[in-house]
Amino acid sequence: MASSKDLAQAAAVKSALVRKDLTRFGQFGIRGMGYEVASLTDHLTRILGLDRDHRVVILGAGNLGTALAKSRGFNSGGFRTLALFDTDAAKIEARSRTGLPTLSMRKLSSFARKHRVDVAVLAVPPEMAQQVLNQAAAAGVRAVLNFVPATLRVPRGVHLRSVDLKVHLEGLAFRLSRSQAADAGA
Amino acid sequence: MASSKDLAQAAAVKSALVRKDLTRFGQFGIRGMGYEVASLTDHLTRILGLDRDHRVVILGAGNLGTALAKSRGFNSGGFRTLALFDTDAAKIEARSRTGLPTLSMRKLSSFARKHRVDVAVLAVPPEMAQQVLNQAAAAGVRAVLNFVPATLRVPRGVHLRSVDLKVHLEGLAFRLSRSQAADAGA
DNA sequence: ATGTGTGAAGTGCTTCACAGCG
DNA sequence: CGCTGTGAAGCACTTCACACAT
Repeated sequence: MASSKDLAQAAAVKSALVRKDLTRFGQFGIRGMGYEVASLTDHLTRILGLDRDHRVVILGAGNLGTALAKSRGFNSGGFRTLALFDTDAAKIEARSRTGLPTLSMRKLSSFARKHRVDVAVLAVPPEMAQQVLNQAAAAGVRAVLNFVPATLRVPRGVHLRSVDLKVHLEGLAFRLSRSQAADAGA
Repeated sequence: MASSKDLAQAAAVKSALVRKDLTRFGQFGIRGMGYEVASLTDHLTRILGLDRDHRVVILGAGNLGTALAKSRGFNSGGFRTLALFDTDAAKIEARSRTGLPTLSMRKLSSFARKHRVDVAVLAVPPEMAQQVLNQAAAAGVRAVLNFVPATLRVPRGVHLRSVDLKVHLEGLAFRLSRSQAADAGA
């Protein structure tokens, strides 16, 4: 049993927000008491679609792709990374320290269909990104997490989510320059 | 000379937003004409604090750290990555394919002070994150871009920005489950 | 009493729509 | 006339404050 205040503290947000967010999907709490953790997590995993395991492939077996393949987030809580794909012959079939196979990009389509892959992670060089994205879409992948800094035409029916690391750096630079200006003024 | 419409198209946003965003910092346009690209980029780089070069170090020379060190975003447009740091002796002084030196984490403090490092990128294992963050702060680093999925106590005077890759995956899973539900309903 | 659920207010960002400068 | 700059409206999210269920 946990109160919204407890949950808020754990997530570093305000308690009212926790309650608002939760009631968006139903009423899970007991007034005067709080939330029963077991049933709450159960509901939430279902709502987030994390009850059905998502099968992930990583496109591009460079450092970034390899890092993601190893990372805990991509192999827990409803996500399972099945394989990496690359065009570089040297990397293929190497079965790197990740324990996952690295396959030829040409096998992507058949592999994705066979294993019902949901999610692809784009971590290829920018000039290949559009082509690889199209391949993934054609192979029936419905969601793509993109790390490539390029403007992509999103194939119909695909959910694309882009993470631009440079944007975050620039955000920091902006805050830095402002705080330095404040220092000078003070 | 470029109109807000041109700029909007290039950035894949609406033209009104471009104008609003720009006027936040001053009036750079000429009515009836548009924006002069040269003076605009000049103003913007200054505003974003990208005119003064930011010196970056990457803490953790694993796959993620190496990937970031190689990436274009961390070595252009006002950012220059100077070195990687790690505690693993095997990685130190290896001067990997990035062309950058990998130094012992113990040298972080002196290095950061000597080279006036602005920004540190946290890419170490979760259990080391807090300690390394503290070290960076003590060494005078003012901004940290964190890739570690851990709750961190932010040292005073430090700008911390966290990128949680799992959040993005979960966002996709949520959208997937919703679009599948919509399919079933249609 | 305690802590949820929620209307109402607040905040920040996006879009609209148009006055007015060049 | 064309396109900027901007007040006003729209929208999504967050916070407040409190009625009310247990």
